This record gives sequence, structure tokens and C-alpha cells, in this order.
Amino acid sequence: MTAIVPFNPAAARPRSSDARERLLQAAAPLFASRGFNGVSVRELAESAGVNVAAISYHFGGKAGLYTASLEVLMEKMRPVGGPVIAMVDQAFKAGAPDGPACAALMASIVRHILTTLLDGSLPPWVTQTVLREFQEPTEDYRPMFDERVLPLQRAIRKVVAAALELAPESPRAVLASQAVIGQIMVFAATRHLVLEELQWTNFSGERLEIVIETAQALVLRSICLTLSEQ
Amino acid sequence: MTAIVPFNPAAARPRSSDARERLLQAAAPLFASRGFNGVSVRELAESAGVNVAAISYHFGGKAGLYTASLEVLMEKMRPVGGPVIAMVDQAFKAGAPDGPACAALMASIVRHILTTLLDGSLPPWVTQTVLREFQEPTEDYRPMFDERVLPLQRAIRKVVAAALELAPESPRAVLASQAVIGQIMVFAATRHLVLEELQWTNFSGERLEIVIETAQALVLRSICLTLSEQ
DNA sequence: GCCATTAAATCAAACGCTTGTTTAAATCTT
DNA sequence: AAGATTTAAACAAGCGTTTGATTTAATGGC
Repeated sequence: MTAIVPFNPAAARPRSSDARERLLQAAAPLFASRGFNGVSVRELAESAGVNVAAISYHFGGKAGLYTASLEVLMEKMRPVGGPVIAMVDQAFKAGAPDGPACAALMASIVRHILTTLLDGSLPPWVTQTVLREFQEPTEDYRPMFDERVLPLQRAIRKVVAAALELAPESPRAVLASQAVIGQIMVFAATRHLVLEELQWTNFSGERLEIVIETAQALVLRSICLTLSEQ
Repeated sequence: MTAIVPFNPAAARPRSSDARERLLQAAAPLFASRGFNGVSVRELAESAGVNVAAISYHFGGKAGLYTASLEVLMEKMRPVGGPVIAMVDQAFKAGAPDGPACAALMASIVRHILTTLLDGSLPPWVTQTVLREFQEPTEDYRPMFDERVLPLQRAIRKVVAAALELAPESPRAVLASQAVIGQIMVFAATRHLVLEELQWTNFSGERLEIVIETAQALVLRSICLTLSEQ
């Protein structure tokens, strides 16, 4: 009569708990491609090779599994924004950097974000889910957004504001940095369209380099900067 | 036993067919905010104030209603891309325009797109649905994409390629135009985030003007152009 | 002008099926 | 032996769709 209540995700798990891990791994790509309502618990269970009841048992229900899979997904996003934030903090440690330093910094940011997003090391369903939550947030998403996405936005805005000599909180700085973010993220958001248009199959190697160089050139020009080297 | 088969959308509708119109109007916002699987037929019917059976009767099923509502939605998108394509065609009638002409043309394009997307005349669920289909296309969407979105992309690419003196089919032109499209569309895609960040409630009047001017400045600089006037 | 005729549209109710969840027995692990 | 885990089966509720009767609106013969 009383429900078995083991679903404490943080608690030390006494056994190997095979099913839990298998579900967590199988769920994310399915949710990513068809959304929460587009996937049934039976499909999730079958894809993970476990019994349907395992979902309620380990996660308290379908919604709990979604939340948990969203958390592991956001963890995978850490290498995208983390280094960028660190780089910006470092550069601004001794006051706002000058023009050439800003240019070099922004070039590194563009390269790092596009590399981590496009080079294939990050599973495609990660960006897929983040973009979905971006425009149609579930309530679970908000804290992750505040923790992961917003600091990245703020970091980029600092650089843009410095380059354009604007106050970081001014409307123009907010809008300009949003435009810059759009310039970069569009390649992740429309990944398959770009690949189709160029008749490419992926962004590896030389092709990624072309994307990065083109994006760098446009981003830097848009905020009145150029790379001084050569 | 044989099904009544009146669901011919194009055929002249003999009667007023109240329910059909009411469903079509109620469905789009619901589908937009929660997706095809997120809305039930009973909810659709109740929201439209009609009987559940009306959906199967008039559209052949829930999927048919979705397709139909996607069509009226794409029709609402016509004023966004249509004039842009016309403007570009006009400007390129006598060969590629020179620098200043390109700058003026691109400035007009940015102004037109941002105005139609943000000034509130277009219901918010229109862009919402388009962006959703963009990254998670249903099969109904593809022909509409080819008809509406692709020509707009091509038109913008022509201008970008002309400004950067690249062949319109070259990878760099494709990528650069995609970055420009990202600069513009990011304001529609992250509409609520930008509003929240600026503590605005909408993009009307003076505020829209700031957005347009900022976007124009960044887009033009990114493709090596400036407005000659003043 | 009026009333039977006919087809379209609407309706409440039920259809078969899938959904997410729960149960209680069986199986593992220590 | 005892608790954690897995299992097949069943659960109620909701799903999209269909049914057959009823209402509505235009038509044609008189």
C-alpha cells in the first residue's frame, strides 16, 4: 500500500543499479528528438532494455526521468560555456582589455564555442534539447538556464560592451551581444540546414576551420574589431 | 459503413461550416505552445467550442487539423519574406548593386524583417511554430519551408555575397549569410529573453527602433558595409 | 408559398487502443 | 535471511476516432 520510495537521485546508490543508468542513457536522445510528450514510457523502457516499472521505481515517474536526463545533459554542456567564462574573467581581471586584446579574446570565444558545438564530440541531441528548452522552457529548465546559459551570455556581453565602449547594462550592449550570440549559435541551431546547403556531411577538420574563420571575421567586424596579426 | 468523406479543403464549401473555421483559429496557438502531441483533440474542440467529432469530420483527423493550421500559419508569414525577396529581385534586376546600394538594401531588409516579426502585428505563436518546425520538422513542413524560408535565405545570400564580393554558391557566402540571418532572427527566437533582460514588456515604438538600429549597425559592419547617408 | 426531400453539419455516446502508474510475486545480491 | 531490484500483469484514465441519431439549411415539385 505504501509506495516504495527509493527515488533519491543524490543519495548513495547501494547497488550497481543497472536499469537506472541504462534509462538515463537511453532517455536523452529520445526526449531530444521528439520531446517529452512524443515518447512513451514503454518506448523508453524498451530502448533501454529494462522493464517499464523501472522508470517509476528509479525516478518516480516519467517526469522524474526527464528531469534527471536534463541534468546529465546540462552537465555535458559545461565544456562549452565554462572555459569561455574563465577566459573572460581572466582577461578582465585587470580592468577592461584594449581593442586588440578584445579582438583576440572574442576570436578565441568564437573558435571555442563553434568547436565544442560542431566538431562531433558533443552528441547532437544535446544542443537539440538545449535549443528546444530555450524557446519552450519546462519548469525544470529554468535553474539550469540561470546556472549555465546566463553566465555565458553575460561573459560575451562584457566583451561586446568593451569593444563597442558601451556600458554592459545598456540596452544597446544587451542587443548587440544578443546579435553576436545569434551569429555564433545559428550554426548549431541550423546545423543540418547548413550541411545540406553545402552538401557536407559533417563539420570535421578543414570544414570546421572555414566555419570558424568566417564566423570570426563577421563577429569581429560587427563589433568594430579586427585581428591585428598579419 | 462507408465513411462520410467531405474533407476536401480546397473544394467550395456549400454551407457556412462554422466549426471548421473555429477549429482552424483555435488550433494554431494551442499547437504552437505545446506541440502536436501536447494538445488533445478534446482540448482543441473545447477551445474552439465545437464537438470533438468535428475534427475528424472536417479535417480527417487531428493530423489533418495540424496540417491545415500549419498552412494558414505559413500564409501569415508571407508578409515577412515576400517583400524582402521582391526588393532583392528589384535591386539585382540590372546586375549586382554597388556598395552603397547594397548597404541601403540590407538596412531595409533588416528593418522590414524585425518590424514584421517584433511589432506585435504577427501573433507570437506564428514565429513560435516556425522556429519549432525549424529544428524539429514534421513532414508537412518541408514543402512550406522550400516555398517560404528558402527563397528568403537565397535572397539574403545574394546581398551578402555581393557585399563581400563572393560567389553566391561559395561556402564562405553560404556561411556568412547564415551568420547574418542568425544576427537578425535571434531577436525573434529569444524574444522573451531579450525582453526580460531589458525589463521591457514589448518591442513597440521607440524600443523597436533601438533594436532595428543596433541590428542594422552590426549586420552592415559584419559584411563590410556602412550607410553612406550622414 | 408551402411542404416533403435531401444532403450537410452537429451531437452525445461509445469504440478500441495507448498512456503512465501500480501491484504483488519472483529474482538477485549481500 | 533480508532488503533491493526486476518482472509480468493489471490498473484507471485519457487518447484519437467512429457511430448513429438528430438538427440545420437549401432544393424542387405542386
